[in-house]
Amino acid sequence: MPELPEVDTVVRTIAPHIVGRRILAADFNSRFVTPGDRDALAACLGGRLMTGVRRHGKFILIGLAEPGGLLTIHLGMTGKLLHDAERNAYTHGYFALDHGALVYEDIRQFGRIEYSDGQNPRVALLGPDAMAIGAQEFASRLRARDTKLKPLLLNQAFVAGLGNIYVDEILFRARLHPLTAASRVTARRAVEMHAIMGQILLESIEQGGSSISDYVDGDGRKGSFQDRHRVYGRAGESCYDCGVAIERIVVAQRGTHICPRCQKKPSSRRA
DNA sequence: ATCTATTCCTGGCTGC
DNA sequence: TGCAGCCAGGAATAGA
Repeated sequence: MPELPEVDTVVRTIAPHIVGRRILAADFNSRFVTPGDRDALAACLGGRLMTGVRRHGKFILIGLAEPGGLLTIHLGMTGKLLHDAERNAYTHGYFALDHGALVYEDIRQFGRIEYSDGQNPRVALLGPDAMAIGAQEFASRLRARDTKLKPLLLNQAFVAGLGNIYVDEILFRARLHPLTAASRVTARRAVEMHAIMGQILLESIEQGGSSISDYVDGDGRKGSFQDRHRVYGRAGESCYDCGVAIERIVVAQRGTHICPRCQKKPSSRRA
């Protein structure tokens, strides 16, 4: 599942192959594009220059020129953005460039390709990027919310970029249970959580992300951070810190991995 | 404001 | 071995 480190890796690996290149022609599977007219979109993209590529949260933003515009790509669960890949049964977007091609593949088809003249409206709704938010801002925003840590950290309007894997890993290393009320986290612990979040994301970026199901970067290469997961996908295995079996519970309809000893369930508040 | 359930989709797994 | 049935899960959506 592409989350912030995986999307960051994709952006870095495709950038040298697309920035400064021109789109000669494009074609899409209509269910992937917004606005929904794939032929109109393809026609409007033809001939345009790609001036840059960056990331906000899990969204990939490709700047266009002549005329200006923005191509926004979200990889969903199984999306891949590759340069110079052959078409296959899962190819849903294809950009022929003046040198090579940019290819979008997606098995489960939860991804999206969007075009806007100005800012993308979905991106406008995102919170600060998880790699850019400051400690104090993170702590104050967190403590102001009346919800549990797991759904809050997954909420892209709160902080953009975290998904199920990294939320579980952050909460484990912060020794916080996913059902802990955000408002009951002390300022000091919230600042600690912010530092842990940055460390984990950076470490994963350095490892090329986590390849759990079929994630690969723009070169088609897998990441290796999955080998460093301490709780995600380790249900039944021993906690590296205390030896107790990692548990899988469900929080906010999400599979959630915890060490029941290292992450104590918050005591229910009594009147 | 927050929570829950539902929808999208398909490879991979379980169980018979 | 084969096949039906279930599941994961990012994000939007509706309804409570």
